[in-house]
Amino acid sequence: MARRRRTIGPLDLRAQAILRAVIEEYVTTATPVGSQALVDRYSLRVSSATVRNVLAELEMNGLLTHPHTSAGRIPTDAGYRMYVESITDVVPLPAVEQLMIRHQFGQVEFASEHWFRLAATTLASATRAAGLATPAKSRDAHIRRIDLVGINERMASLIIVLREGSIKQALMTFDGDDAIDQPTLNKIATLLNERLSDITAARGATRLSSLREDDRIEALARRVGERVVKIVSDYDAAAIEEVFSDGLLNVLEAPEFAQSDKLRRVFSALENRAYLGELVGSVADAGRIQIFIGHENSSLEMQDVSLVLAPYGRPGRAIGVVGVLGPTRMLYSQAIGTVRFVSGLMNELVDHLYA
Amino acid sequence: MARRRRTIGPLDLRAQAILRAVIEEYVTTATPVGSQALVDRYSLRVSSATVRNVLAELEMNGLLTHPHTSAGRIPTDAGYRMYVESITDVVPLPAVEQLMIRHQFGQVEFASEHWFRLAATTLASATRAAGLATPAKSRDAHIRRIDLVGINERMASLIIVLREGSIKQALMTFDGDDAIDQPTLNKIATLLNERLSDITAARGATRLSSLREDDRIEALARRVGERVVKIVSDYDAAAIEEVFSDGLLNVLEAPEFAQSDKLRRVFSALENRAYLGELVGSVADAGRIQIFIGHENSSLEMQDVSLVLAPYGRPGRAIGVVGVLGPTRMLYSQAIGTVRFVSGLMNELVDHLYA
DNA sequence: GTTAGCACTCTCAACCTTAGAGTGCTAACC
DNA sequence: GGTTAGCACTCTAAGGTTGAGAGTGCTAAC
Repeated sequence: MARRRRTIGPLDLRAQAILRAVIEEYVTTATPVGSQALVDRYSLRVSSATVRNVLAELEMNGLLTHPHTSAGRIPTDAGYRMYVESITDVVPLPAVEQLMIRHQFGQVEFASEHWFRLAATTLASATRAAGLATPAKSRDAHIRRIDLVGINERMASLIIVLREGSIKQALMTFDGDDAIDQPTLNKIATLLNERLSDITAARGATRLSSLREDDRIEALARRVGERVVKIVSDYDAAAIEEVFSDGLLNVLEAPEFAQSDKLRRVFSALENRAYLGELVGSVADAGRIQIFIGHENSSLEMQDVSLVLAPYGRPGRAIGVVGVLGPTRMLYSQAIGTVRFVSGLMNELVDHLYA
Repeated sequence: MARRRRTIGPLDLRAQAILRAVIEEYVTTATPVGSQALVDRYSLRVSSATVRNVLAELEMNGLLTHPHTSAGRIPTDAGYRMYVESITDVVPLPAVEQLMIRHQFGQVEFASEHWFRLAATTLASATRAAGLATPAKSRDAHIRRIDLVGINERMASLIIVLREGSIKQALMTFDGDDAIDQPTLNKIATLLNERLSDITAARGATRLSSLREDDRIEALARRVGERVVKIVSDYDAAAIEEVFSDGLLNVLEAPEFAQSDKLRRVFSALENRAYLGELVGSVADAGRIQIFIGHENSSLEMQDVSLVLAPYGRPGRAIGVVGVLGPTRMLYSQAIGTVRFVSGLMNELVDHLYA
């Protein structure tokens, strides 16, 4: 079978160049690439027959396939993988685009809440794929401040500010015989802030034990404190809170999703928050840009799409993820460059907060 | 042309019954309905020929159409409209489902933040269409409490609690020569709470003028206060903050969206937050359940779908909207029943807050 | 007013057919 | 040895044809 093939190992330079050419051609045209088209459009300095031999070789190595006998070649996921690995010189985002993006971030309300959404939107429009982003989240959240705002005699809004800047909110009800008023709530909040400020949920739990049960305020503070600890540790336990996405239509418009069943599959992939959360978590752990191509995804609906994800934030403190999701036929080099840039920008912003 | 037609005005009972039958048959089968099928499946006590005459009459009135000569009838948007208007006895949600939904609402963390999301999810699974919901939002928000939490010497997190319970957050930077610490921030917050508590943004603006510029704390408070007023009035100005949706896949799975271009159109309809926000606003104004069928929507992408929307909340205070979005071929009576129930449930929950 | 009967129309799926694209192989060439 | 021209071969995609089936509208009889 292994006709004329030299080695099974690393490809020679010409084969690599042809693989690149096939991928770059296919990425832009979305149609199988024939030997003649390669010779015409890329200065390969050999004839189409030679190219055909190389293509056959690449196919035998599992880097390309045939949709059918008389069609051109299309890259396999393994082909894309090899291509991506070979990109040593990532194309940085053009300076003009860099400026535009910086400008957009300057426009937005200076609140970390908005940044990650903007990151997703920006990535979507810059790469013409779907942009993804999660808010920065710390592994062991520190409670920064606790606040109680009365609603009526039986209810209050409990507000917890975490060190990383995010806010948790819950409703507390005070049933039974003790109606509460704002002064009482203030006393409770003061007690709790003394005990829980700038510590983690785990340590907070032990600190609450010093509150006496026979004093009304302290007993109430204990109840509220326990709720606080529960909310914060629940938040800690959640791997990723929320994956915000934008520009899904960009992906759905790709011609490979012309059949509606494929389209639906991609759509459910985009909706598959559980798997996305999982990936995002693993990227946060890895601490560097990661690429998941087609079948490399364990999730079934994801097998037609690729993801380029990068973490941002401060390792010890709070980490989030930004990235793009597109068809496997994706402009990887551009996507990588853009994701790199945006994650770098987000790093700057977070650094600013912790400066 | 007007062969055999008795009146152009209201339909006689038989015609109404046949219109109902066509709609109910078409809603379940999604295929054009022929005269024979109607006779077979509905006890019409007349022959298919008679039914054909009535169908022709209904078509002349613009309530039904023909996809082509030899196909059965399908309802027009006007047909659906007449059908919907004729539903006087809305099917209430079955008691079992009512219980299940109440149970779900009991399970969720007691925070208004979660309710509207749950409402959308619940509506989606109960109607097998897309569920929509917005958080309750007041027209002229009252500031309830202002809080400043220091991040570093130059930055603080500004937290505004509104009377309706929602929270706005922003980052404040203190540039120039004045570094700030938490005691300073507390003083500023106290000053602002004295002046801005329980009033609207508009009135808040005037209250700030009494702050002196020559006192450092008061000058800072003024800056922060102005920011507060801006944030709250921006929030006021926004018609609807956020439309949460769930179960979009339910809609995309409908057979009428088998062609991928239609599917895409529906998808962009679902993403068309601007138009959704507009509708939601008009429902909030109308104060009662409203139905938008196909072409009744001015938005182009929406012409294949229908919406059933109902407001919830307290007219003077805070209003939100819940509802469903599905294909025009939708189980209207069931949808109306379910939306009614859920909006009623949300009313109960909001009432509880203001009790 | 209702109905049986029937000619008519249109779609949908299945089946051909053909043009074109691109291959793999062979034999000649450098 | 690698490279190339040439050519038979294969497969798809698009267009055209056909026949079955569904459902209609009309007419004439009840």
